[in-house]
Amino acid sequence: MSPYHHGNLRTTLLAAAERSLRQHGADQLSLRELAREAGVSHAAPRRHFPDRQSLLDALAEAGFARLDQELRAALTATGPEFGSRLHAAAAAYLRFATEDAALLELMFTRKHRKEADRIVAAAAAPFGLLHDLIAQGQKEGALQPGDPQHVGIVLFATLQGIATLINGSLVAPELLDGIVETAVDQFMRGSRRP
Amino acid sequence: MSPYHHGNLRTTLLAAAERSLRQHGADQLSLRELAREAGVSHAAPRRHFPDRQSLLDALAEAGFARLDQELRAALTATGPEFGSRLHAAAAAYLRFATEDAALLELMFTRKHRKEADRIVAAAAAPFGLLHDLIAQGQKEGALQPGDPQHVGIVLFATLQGIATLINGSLVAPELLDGIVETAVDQFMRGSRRP
DNA sequence: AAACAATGTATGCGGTGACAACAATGTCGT
DNA sequence: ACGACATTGTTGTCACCGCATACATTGTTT
Repeated sequence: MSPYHHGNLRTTLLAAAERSLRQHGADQLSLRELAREAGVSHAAPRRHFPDRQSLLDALAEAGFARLDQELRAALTATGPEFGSRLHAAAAAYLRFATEDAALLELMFTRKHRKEADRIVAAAAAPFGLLHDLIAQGQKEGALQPGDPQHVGIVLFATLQGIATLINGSLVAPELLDGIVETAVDQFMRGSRRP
Repeated sequence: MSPYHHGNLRTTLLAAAERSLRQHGADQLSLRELAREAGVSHAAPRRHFPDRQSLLDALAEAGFARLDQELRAALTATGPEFGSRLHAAAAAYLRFATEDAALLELMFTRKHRKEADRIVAAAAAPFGLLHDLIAQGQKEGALQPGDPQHVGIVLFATLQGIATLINGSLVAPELLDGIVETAVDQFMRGSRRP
């Protein structure tokens, strides 16, 4: 017999929500539907997620954590050369972004008032990763020195923008690899030490 | 006496929707609320917009048209020098993007199945504008020659990504001007003819 | 064992999107 | 001038959802 308490309802709901998000998008995501899938009553999720938005916020927060994981995994599987590391990070970012388009949109869309701090904090992890990568490039002399803040933001923005254009069907997915290459090359040329 | 027919309900609804979008976001946009504001019954909008999504699609399409207008206006108010034209276009894009954050998100979010073609077609106008701008830069020798397709996409993506980061509160709005300058400078350095 | 928190259940309210049937208005060919 | 026809707006209805409230059950702490 299934116990009265679910045990780890929150985790189950988050996993089911992430799957539903990938399949049907954020608009179609329903707390009641998730409750039905988990085999609990439609009011059970209320303890973990007071309303729909808090579930979406939790998904966004977890999304940044997973993005950070995948970026780090891609970097540890790559050699020490700066150019290839940058390329690996960019490719990993866009793989994540195009496979979980709806999640990505959720991560970068405000609509957040209450949990905004937590999401921004979660975003700091992958952002800091790119920041460190740029610092490495500057240290090795591949990039011109200077405040890596603006440069890192521009790099991050370029990757995010490419993902948006692809996910929005404004550019054909077949062009993705070529565009990433162009972006990385152009970034390195534009930041190269004179 | 108010006439039975509203007269130009579609235009009225679109205008009210654009205002509501700016004030309360896309999620809060309600067909019934718009109908109430326009003084018509709750099902009247159905003739013009069969469902909620078609209204949002029409908003996105109109958004691209307005973006194109504002970009062209910014360019005609700028001298012939390539660098300043590029800077003006970037600034105009980000002004539009940050003032109408919710509209921008709508413009680049798929969720489109039926009206996707019209929206992509509407997006071609501002995109072609940047395309022409790059072609001008290549002709003048400021940029290295080559297929402006990838380069234009990367430029567009960078601007769009910066807007996403600002609108998502992931970077402080005060940094906007500096970031735009960094992005434009870096773009020109990265594309400069060797 | 008693007190308390955490979790799940049952019921109802208000709002929304979608739909069907009907009515008023404008258009156009004859 | 007139009547068929499409366009536009109205009324009424239905199902679904998110949310709030009140209550029951289980687990934990003291």
